[in-house]
Amino acid sequence: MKFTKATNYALHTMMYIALVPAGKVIGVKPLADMLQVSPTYLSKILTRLVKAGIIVSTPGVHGGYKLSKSGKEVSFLDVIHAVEGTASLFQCEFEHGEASPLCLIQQEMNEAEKKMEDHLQSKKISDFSEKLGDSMKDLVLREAK
Amino acid sequence: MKFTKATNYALHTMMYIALVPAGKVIGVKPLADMLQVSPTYLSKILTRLVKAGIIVSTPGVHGGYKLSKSGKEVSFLDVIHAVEGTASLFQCEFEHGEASPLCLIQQEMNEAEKKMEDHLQSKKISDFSEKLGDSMKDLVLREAK
DNA sequence: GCGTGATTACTCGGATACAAGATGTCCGAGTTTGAGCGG
DNA sequence: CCGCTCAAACTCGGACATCTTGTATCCGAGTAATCACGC
Repeated sequence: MKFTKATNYALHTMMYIALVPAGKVIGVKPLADMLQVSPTYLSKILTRLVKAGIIVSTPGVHGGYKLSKSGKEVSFLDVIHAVEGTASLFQCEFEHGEASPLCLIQQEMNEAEKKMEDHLQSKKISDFSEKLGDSMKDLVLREAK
Repeated sequence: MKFTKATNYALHTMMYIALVPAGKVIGVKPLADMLQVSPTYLSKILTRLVKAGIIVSTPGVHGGYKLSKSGKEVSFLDVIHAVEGTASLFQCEFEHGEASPLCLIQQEMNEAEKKMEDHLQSKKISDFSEKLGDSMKDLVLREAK
């Protein structure tokens, strides 16, 4: 796990997508406008979320993105893993082959990372999207089609 | 907090420095040899540990590094903070100025990061250096001066 | 034998080169909707 | 009024260009121990 700007874009975008009413979708452009971000780059990030099964995309003229059926209870960790992959934050590439096959430090870092992941796994996107201000919710409702 | 190769170098080096007997020091070259790492780069990392007060350096012909007096109970987190700084792993640079002054996502990421840091704070370097193999310990004892 | 200077073996810091990966842009392709146009 | 075609509005994917940052090297400076030399 690691954090880049893409992570930030993805999490914020997910907040908005979670507010899209059932049966409707929202396009990249309004999402990019709300976040003040390049639409082309954001679309690349959304593609990763699609492949992970978190959201679905409908092509065509009135196309856009919406939550997938199983995406209702998506956690922070799910989004992060979809965008950044599941590689370990810390990676020891030394050769301590003699006695200990795997690095003691690596083991400890993995445990620490797991503490963080457990916390992010317990936090759901939908819980937070509800806390958004009414102005944000109205904005999404206006743009959803 | 973040993890780079420098973190890895620092943690491994600290294991060895922790084994140096009282009154003696160990130079950059033997440390770099043991880790198969560039001595000049390693010295830059050690300089950061010196400034953080974790180790002390003695210049001159028989100079080198050793644990500082207060460095006996150094934790993993102390070393990481010294090397990488204390900046947050996740940094939201969006403007949600309207209603919420600080980002809800940022708050959650900070909490998650804190879980990890708490774990790393509780792990001490000295506890691990003792678990090293005897061959490693002998190596350090031979090189310490 | 003893002080004084030179040499050596180190750490320290800045400047700089190099590499990798994140960030962002461009363009072409596929897909669906809707409008226009001819029969 | 029907059906066909074409244009428009989207997502998708690959191939780039750019920019940031970690990684590594080089060189000069400072410092302390040791050695050499002359008195």
